[in-house]
Amino acid sequence: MNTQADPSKEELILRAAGDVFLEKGLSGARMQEIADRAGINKTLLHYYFRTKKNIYARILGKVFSAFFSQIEEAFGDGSSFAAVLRQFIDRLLDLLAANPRVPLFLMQELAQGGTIARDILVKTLAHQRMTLPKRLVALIRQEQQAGHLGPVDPIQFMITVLGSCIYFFAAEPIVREVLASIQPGKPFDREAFLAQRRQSIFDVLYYGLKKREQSP
Amino acid sequence: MNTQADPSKEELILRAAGDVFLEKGLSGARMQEIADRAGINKTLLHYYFRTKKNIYARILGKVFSAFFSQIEEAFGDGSSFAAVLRQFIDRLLDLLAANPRVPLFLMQELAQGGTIARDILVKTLAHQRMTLPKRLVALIRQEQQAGHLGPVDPIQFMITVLGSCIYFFAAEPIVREVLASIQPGKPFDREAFLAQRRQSIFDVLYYGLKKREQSP
DNA sequence: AAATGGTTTAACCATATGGTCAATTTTACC
DNA sequence: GGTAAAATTGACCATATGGTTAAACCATTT
Repeated sequence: MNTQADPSKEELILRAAGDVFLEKGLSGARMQEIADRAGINKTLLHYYFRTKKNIYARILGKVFSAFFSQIEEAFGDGSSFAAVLRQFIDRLLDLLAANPRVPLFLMQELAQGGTIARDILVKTLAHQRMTLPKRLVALIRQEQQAGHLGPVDPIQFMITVLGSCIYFFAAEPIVREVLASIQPGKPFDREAFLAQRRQSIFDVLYYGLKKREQSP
Repeated sequence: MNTQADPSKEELILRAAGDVFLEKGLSGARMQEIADRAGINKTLLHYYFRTKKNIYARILGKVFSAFFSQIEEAFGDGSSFAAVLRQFIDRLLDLLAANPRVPLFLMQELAQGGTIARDILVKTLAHQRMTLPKRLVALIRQEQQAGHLGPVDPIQFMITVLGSCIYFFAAEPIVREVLASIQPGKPFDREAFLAQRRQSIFDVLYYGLKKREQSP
């Protein structure tokens, strides 16, 4: 009957493959597991995509473009720099909370040095024309010239923002374990922690960038 | 003759295995490649360590304890908080520059959720008693009570420091590609970039933590 | 030099895994 | 209903891979 437009097999495969590749990486993923999770026969994977690497490349492409375009959208239209920064941090953290495995997956893939990932990254960057970093850098430069912000290099600042937001999600198990060893017995409240993290990142980075006087 | 104390086969294996596992992860590494890089027969791997997982666990243990103990040492004895923070950032960046693949390796392993890594992490933390985080947190609290630092949560601040330092190394290929797309044609000078990074992190984070007045 | 015990190797094994094939089922169209 | 094309499947294949075995090698002791 199919009144409710259930997803095509191709779509089922891509979803399952996304899950498995995100969890285990290219070499750790098994075609059989993808097939099982998609609820189909393994041969269908090859029927639709020929090879494992093809599926992987598709996933990589989807993840890349989805993630980057969502980051683009995270660049709000607030008036003040403070508002833009806050919105950017908030939306980036939301995006990360919804896709906690993505950063590690992308980093790991790129570090492996495979050409697949690099090609896709280059294509994605070319396609999206990276308006976000340029706009952010431009905005910071502008505020600096207006005398509102200190002389910190905008690109370095951007990397610090990204690192501050992303690190927790990439290293969550380590962070948790270390926290537990610092505060034994205290359970980890992820929601509260992320809310606090949000505020803390903004506080430190905003005031770190604001204009000041002396330097030790 | 062997006058010059060349490394034992076991040592050769561990070195080669370290390289291969750091590059490719557990599932991506091949026993044959480890043997080849060590310049020995594959059977010797099993003779000394029985299984692949055993070798992997040894590497994981070495990397963990070496890395954590070196981070401990990075906690200098400077007088002012500014000096301690600067020294910590400097030494952490040095350590990362010397072992750029370690963070991603550890993160990836922990995220995979294997018990090997978690066990070793717990043991390492218990063994080293994590003096560093505790000391750093204590120092920040102390300075806050003395009225020198703002009310930012010390643990959150610590994560921000780590993220700011580590992110670049974990995501270097992405960062480079994005930079190239922002500044086409300009070659990437890694040395200069890292020197600038060092200064920028300190500037932003130190002034971000310092006491201030208003809050938007 | 024979014996002993640790080390090293080539050949081999069992299984896992990506991928193919032929046959069957389903769908679309007449 | 019949037919052709697309979709789907179970059986199968070739290779890669972690691991084992038995024999050879080598150093040390007696």
